Amino acid sequence: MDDSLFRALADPTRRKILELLTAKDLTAGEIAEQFPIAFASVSHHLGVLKAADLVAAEREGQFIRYRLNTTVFQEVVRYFMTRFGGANNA
Amino acid sequence: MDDSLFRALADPTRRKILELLTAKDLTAGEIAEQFPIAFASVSHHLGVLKAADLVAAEREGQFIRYRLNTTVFQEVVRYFMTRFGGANNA
DNA sequence: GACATATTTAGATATTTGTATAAATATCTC
DNA sequence: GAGATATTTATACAAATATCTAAATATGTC
Repeated sequence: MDDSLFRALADPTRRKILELLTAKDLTAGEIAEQFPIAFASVSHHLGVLKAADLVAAEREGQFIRYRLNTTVFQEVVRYFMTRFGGANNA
Repeated sequence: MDDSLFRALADPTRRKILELLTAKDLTAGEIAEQFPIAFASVSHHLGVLKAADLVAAEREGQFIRYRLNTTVFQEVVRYFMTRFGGANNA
């Protein structure tokens, strides 16, 4: 299991970004608006998420649109279920 | 979802400790033996895992025995499945 | 090409974190 | 209670990280 994945998930801002992307794909600006920190800081977080392959980015004219990479989340769930038997939940 | 949980999972040594505890409960010393770092450093990691409620500790004479708290892992899996739809894996 | 908008990259700084050594605490045995 | 073993706590420090401002890059419009 890639170390960058868990490190990426360790930050609450990044987890919030992922939750936002659950609803729909968003541009970097739309994401940055949701946080009280500088756009450049959000851009940094997006870079971390992308490096961990948790999101994918695609340019759309001036904008860059981000979307969740759900495949990786399935890997995370599988990691926990196989190693720690988390499957037997109600 | 508690921030300390994901931060605790972000370190590879701590994830290895959790995997060791999957097989069976272990004392602090038995755990520390498995790593090339100082016992005190492993103790620190155990403290982080305990603070995140990922493990529980119980004194056994001179020793302190650690065990996985599987309940929390189920919460992690639930977190990912509900938010990111990771349930539909093969 | 000049200017505006969207986003990232670069450089700086303060905080957090992983590790080490040394000291402290707890239990056991004599 | 003195000494041995097991573990944690205290302190220090280097490395990683989250944030900022400013500069750079990319696209669109005129």
